[in-house]
Amino acid sequence: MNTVFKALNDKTRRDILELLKDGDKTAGDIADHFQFSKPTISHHLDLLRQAELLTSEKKGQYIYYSLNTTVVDELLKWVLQFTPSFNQNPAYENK
Amino acid sequence: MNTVFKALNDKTRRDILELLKDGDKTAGDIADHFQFSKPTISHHLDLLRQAELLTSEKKGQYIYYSLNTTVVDELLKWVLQFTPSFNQNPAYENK
DNA sequence: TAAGTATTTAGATATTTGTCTAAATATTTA
DNA sequence: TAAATATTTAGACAAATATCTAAATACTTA
Repeated sequence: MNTVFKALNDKTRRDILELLKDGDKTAGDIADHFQFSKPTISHHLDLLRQAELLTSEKKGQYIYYSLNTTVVDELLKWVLQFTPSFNQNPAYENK
Repeated sequence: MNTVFKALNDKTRRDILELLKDGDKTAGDIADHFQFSKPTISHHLDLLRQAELLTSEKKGQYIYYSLNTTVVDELLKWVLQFTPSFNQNPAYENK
């Protein structure tokens, strides 16, 4: 969870995740949406990948980035523990 | 959302939130669960309060801290936008 | 009112972070 | 194979962060 929260603690990185909801994009396509240099965006992509919020795949000259929703599910569970309904619903029984 | 993610980007602060699931606690009670100095914990509590993840109430000599689940709901919505089911379910219709 | 307890504020410092430019790597195309 | 394109790596630097100790504030109790 540490790397996940670290990755999410930046507006640009959160915006990148939202961009990728619409479908996979290359590093360059992603960079074009922001005013930062390409190395800066590359660094953000790296942190998102470290947190496994993204996956990347090289196709020829390009690298395509995609959302990885597996970690999102873990995050969702983490957040749900704080919702009032969580402890009332036996489906979420906590050890 | 910025202050929320900032507040969550620290293990100690996330642990404080989990502590408070069991019920309200004073600043001192909270501090006793950690190895850090009281000023350090006080600072963490401040950041959590800035993010409105906690509320505080003074009672005599003590200050009681409580979870504030309102902001948790906003966070939950933010996370849900990335779950596959989100866009399929008309209940979560997005502007 | 003086001493004790609870908590925060202030100020210092080492570490982490976000950004940049320049250079390196890998692929495609002329 | 040389030039162009896509992306990352390396290294530098300013700003933000987490921590500490010392001091201040506020309340309670002897």
